[in-house]
Amino acid sequence: MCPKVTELHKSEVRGRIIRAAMESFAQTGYDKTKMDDIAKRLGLSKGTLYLYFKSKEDLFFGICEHSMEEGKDDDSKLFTKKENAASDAEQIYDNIRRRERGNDRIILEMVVESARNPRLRKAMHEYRQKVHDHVLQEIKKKSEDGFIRKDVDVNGIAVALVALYDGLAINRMIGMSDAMNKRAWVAMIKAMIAGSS
Amino acid sequence: MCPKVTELHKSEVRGRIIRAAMESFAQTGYDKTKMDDIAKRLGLSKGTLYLYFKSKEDLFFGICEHSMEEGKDDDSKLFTKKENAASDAEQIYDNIRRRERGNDRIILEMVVESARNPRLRKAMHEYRQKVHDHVLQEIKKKSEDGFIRKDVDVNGIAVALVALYDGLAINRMIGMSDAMNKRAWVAMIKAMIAGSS
Amino acid sequence: MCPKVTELHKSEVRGRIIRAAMESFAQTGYDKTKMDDIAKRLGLSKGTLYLYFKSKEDLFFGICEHSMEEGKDDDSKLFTKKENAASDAEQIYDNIRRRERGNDRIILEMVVESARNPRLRKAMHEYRQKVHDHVLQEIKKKSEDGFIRKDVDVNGIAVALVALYDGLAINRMIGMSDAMNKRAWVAMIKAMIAGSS
Amino acid sequence: MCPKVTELHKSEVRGRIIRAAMESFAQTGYDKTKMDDIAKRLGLSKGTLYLYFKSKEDLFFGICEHSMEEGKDDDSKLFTKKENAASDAEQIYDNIRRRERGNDRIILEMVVESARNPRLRKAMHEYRQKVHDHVLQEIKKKSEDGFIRKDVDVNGIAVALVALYDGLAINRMIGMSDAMNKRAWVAMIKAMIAGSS
DNA sequence: GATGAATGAGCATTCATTCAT
DNA sequence: TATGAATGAATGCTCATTCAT
Repeated sequence: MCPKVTELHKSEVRGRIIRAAMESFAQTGYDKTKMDDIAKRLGLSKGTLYLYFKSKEDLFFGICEHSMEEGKDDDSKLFTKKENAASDAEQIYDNIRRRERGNDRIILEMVVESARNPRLRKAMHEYRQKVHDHVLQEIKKKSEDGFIRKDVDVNGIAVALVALYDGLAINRMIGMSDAMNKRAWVAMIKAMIAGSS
Repeated sequence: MCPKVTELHKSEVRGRIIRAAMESFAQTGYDKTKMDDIAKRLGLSKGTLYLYFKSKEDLFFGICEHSMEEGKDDDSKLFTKKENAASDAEQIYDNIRRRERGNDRIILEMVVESARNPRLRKAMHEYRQKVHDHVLQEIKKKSEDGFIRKDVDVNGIAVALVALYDGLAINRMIGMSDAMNKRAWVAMIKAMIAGSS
Repeated sequence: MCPKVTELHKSEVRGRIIRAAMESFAQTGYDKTKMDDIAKRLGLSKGTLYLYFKSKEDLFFGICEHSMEEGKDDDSKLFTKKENAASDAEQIYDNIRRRERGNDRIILEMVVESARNPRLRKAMHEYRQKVHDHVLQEIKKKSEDGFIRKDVDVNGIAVALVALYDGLAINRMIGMSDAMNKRAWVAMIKAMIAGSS
Repeated sequence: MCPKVTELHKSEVRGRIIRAAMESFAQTGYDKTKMDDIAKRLGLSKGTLYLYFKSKEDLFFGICEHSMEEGKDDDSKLFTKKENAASDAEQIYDNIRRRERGNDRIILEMVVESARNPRLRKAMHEYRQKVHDHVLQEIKKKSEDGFIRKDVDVNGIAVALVALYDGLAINRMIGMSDAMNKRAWVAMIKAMIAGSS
């Protein structure tokens, strides 16, 4: 029991594998990605992956957990302080996009997979709830500031905003220009704020 | 040389295959669905599928085309005549849902696949465009009726509404109650209409 | 449902596979035999094996069942009519050997495997019982003829004879000359008969 | 450079490894036993095994040699002094069983393996010869004492007795009660002695 | 000596596709 | 047309073995 080394090493490698797998899955899709692809991307051997994840599916779940874990403690402000709703909206859209960059595809894979996998579905549902709560708080602040009318269903709006963003992600995937997406986002938020203030 | 033939027989069988494949893909996902599953669902042999579609991928495109074809000549009115924006919104949501019932999953598969397949992506993009146009016309009518303020970006709103619906479809897939989804939809539309009128 | 053909074809191929697998397993041992080896031996593709047996293990059980089934209705006379116990014994040994030719190894594999597999163990135990019964009948006949003393435990002798044969099979596997084996067999039987008559 | 060393330490560890490997092989079979299993059983690391044995096969041969070595200088008397052949026989059976306890399976593995491995086959053959010689001496003593008729082929009987014991080991492995085995053993020996005296 | 992370050849199994009937 | 037996390329996973520490 002389050598001591690596303890954190393991979780670091785990992380690297997760990142590489995300890239691969995002690029090629879960099913079409070979374990070998992921290994090569890392300059590792296939066998090594199995030291950290007991199966391809397990690796996928590792990614899911990781993604959700990461988002969990994200308390970034959605709305900035500016009065200008339009530029505010644009800013928000860009912020979220920056955070999600490259994950659209894999998130959709997760959604699709969750249709088949209760464990995953539950996890995603819970996470989604958290996101809704977060957005809700942000909206409420705005609401208190008088930007949003008191009779608006803020809970519904929170859910809708998240859904709207997801829907635009789909647009992006099928090749719609992001300019158009942003325009849709801004138009909707402006209309909503106008109607709510 | 037992079988009888017709000319239409072919296209009828084709249709049955497409429907069975949609069910299978929706249930199990594209990759995990075996050609055999589809064949069995139809009481046909695997080989027969290949008389109608030259590959699994081809069958998938058949489905895509079919789905889009079907939606193409759907000029159902989005907005009813009622003044009440809320119930109107609910109605719309229910209408769309009824039409799409069961296709959520396969549409997501299509989206995901389109990330990899330019041909599919182009087709979906074009179809999406049509949907946007359709929604746009509906909105414009409302706009002319004075329900929506003239300064609202109706193009953006049209795109946003479609995206919103898609995003809610995702919510459904991860187990969110449809009551909540509908509430989000209604809240958003109410806020929007209020702000726009 | 026009073509009708092959019905017995299947069970014939199954048989051919079992025979080829027996040879392979006997030659290389269960674990070291590749499904591909078996396939090639038959001029078939690997995939085909899986049309008839759902796994390598299943194929092994197929062999076990087959072997036992085959032996089941074997009511060959052990003892001939001759008075000469010695040549009789030799004859018997040769007869059994001829029937078992080449199966020694695979039977040992079955025995070894049965240590781990209750299902197999039970099947082999039952089959062994049958063999014992068969031998017992034969001995009883001899006994009635006055060749064996009445106070001998024929049940025990029956079991012992079978065991003796198995033990000699082991000798053969480790390279002992069959002449020596036969000599042992004859010596034992002669001593036994002498002592029992 | 933490560890201490001795000269005997090595051969002691070697011995521990051999014992652990025997247990593992007996339990799981040679092929299905992982080097890791053996290492864990010892609280050692996989790598350490390779300091003592250059391969899994080498370890197996180590076991074989060890087993044979151990048996080599076993000059335990087979026959006790008692006149009563029956209880004598029982005694012998029990003695051998006690010595072999737990090795049945691994010995069969050795036999099976020897079909493929000339080196092992030769070693086992030689060892078997030794056992035969040992048994032969014992029998001869009995023979001189007048228990066995002079015209009996004691060489053959010696080989047969060993084979009989092996065959009964097979019975045990497939779940036959040891009571039955012992009964067979006794019946045969009684018949033989009766016939020989 | 001892360790255990890394390796990669090896293999069972799957499944889209073909084709003789 | 329809069939379904046959195919074989593709791939997830295992595990004996090595080697830097």
